Amino acid sequence: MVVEETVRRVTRRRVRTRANLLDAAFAVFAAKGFGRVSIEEVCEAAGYSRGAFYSNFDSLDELFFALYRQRADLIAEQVSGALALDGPDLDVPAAVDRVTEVLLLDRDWLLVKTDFLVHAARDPDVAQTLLEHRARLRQAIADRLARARGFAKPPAVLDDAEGAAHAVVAAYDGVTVQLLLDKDVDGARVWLKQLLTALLTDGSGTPQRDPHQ
Amino acid sequence: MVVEETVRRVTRRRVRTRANLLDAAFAVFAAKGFGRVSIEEVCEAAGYSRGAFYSNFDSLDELFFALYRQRADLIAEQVSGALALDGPDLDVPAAVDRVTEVLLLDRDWLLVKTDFLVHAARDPDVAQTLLEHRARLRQAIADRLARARGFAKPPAVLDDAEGAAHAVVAAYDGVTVQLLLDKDVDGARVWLKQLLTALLTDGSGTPQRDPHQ
DNA sequence: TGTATCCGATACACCGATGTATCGAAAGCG
DNA sequence: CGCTTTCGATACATCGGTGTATCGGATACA
Repeated sequence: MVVEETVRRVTRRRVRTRANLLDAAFAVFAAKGFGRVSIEEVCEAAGYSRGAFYSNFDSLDELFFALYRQRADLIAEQVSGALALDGPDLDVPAAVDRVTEVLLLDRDWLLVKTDFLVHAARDPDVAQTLLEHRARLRQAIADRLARARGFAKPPAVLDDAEGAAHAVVAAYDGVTVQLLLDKDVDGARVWLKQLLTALLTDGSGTPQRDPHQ
Repeated sequence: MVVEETVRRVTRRRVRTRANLLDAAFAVFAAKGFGRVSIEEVCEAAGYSRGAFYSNFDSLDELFFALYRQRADLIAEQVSGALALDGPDLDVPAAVDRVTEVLLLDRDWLLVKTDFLVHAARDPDVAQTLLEHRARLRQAIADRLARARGFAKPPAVLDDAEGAAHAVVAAYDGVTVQLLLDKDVDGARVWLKQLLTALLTDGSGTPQRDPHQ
């Protein structure tokens, strides 16, 4: 879409329809997968006709992209919030709990996110966006971690905050896959907490209080 | 496809075309993603017409499924091989190296595998297959690990071979995601090795056979 | 080598989805 | 309140992919 020369007379109904389309798209994508969804389906789910769609987006891809940005930014915000919660001294297990809760909130988002990953894996531009988003997340984690080092040394190669944050993201992605398959959200959260704890604290030592199982 | 009553007069050309279709499908799926591939494209890539396709498969889904099984079994075999290589006493770092090499052999397979994951995430039956395959892999790792415990205690929650194997798979999945995005196969291998080493051996100690610390 | 069977190419009918062009209605602005 | 601009519904032309039916050449087996 080329930049408009005449300024759009603003709008208001438009933003609502756009938002509705995005919400409907989220539901439909989560249910059927991006690859199996048609423009018509999205419109129907949102209660509009295709005219509304083409008035707001150029293609399904564009909508998908917009949807991803919207939700991803939201999540990033929540994670930052969860990390910032306690004071200058970080309570690792508590932070792990909070972040885990946010990251594995609902499976639908993971479904859409994975579809997007598949998309990004084949389109360098999209990949760039996703990588930047991940980098922001990692940075936030690394920063928080750096401020809190001292009461638990992490294992071997992960001794700098950068590496540790990287490992956190990897663990998140790994657990995501498992969750997508077995649908056990609670199990995934427990498992992610354990993994993060193992990664972020000295191996043998119990981090703070012992989480059994 | 229902079981045939009349025994097929066996075949030979048939197996070849089937194999060709599968190979072509692998290439096309890897390049464009399952969701964006048509039956015709696969046929064209394989040098057949759609008649050949419908003679061998009922749908793209069925072909995709068959393709996954074929390749996944192959990988599983290779991993088993890599694990079985050295004697009764396991050299952890060496095994990690070998397994890493096999698991991150080519990005195309990871692309297809991820497409399949997306598929499985929405179809319980497919998910079941994938879960079983993963379980077999985990089991192989756990068995090998169990035989080798003693000269290096793994961290905290991963103290049973089951848990450790689970963590290995999670790490693999996590690194896969990163690789899909940045396309740096070598980097991914290095990173996976580090992660596995951190997970499977005591944090600070050199992994090899160093019982102190 | 003959022949019964199988395999895969070709042709056809058939959607379903796409994108565009047009128009009535809604909403902002005076 | 009237006028102008924008939004979104409807209708239409089109295209690509699907699945089926048919047929000739290939292949196994005697």
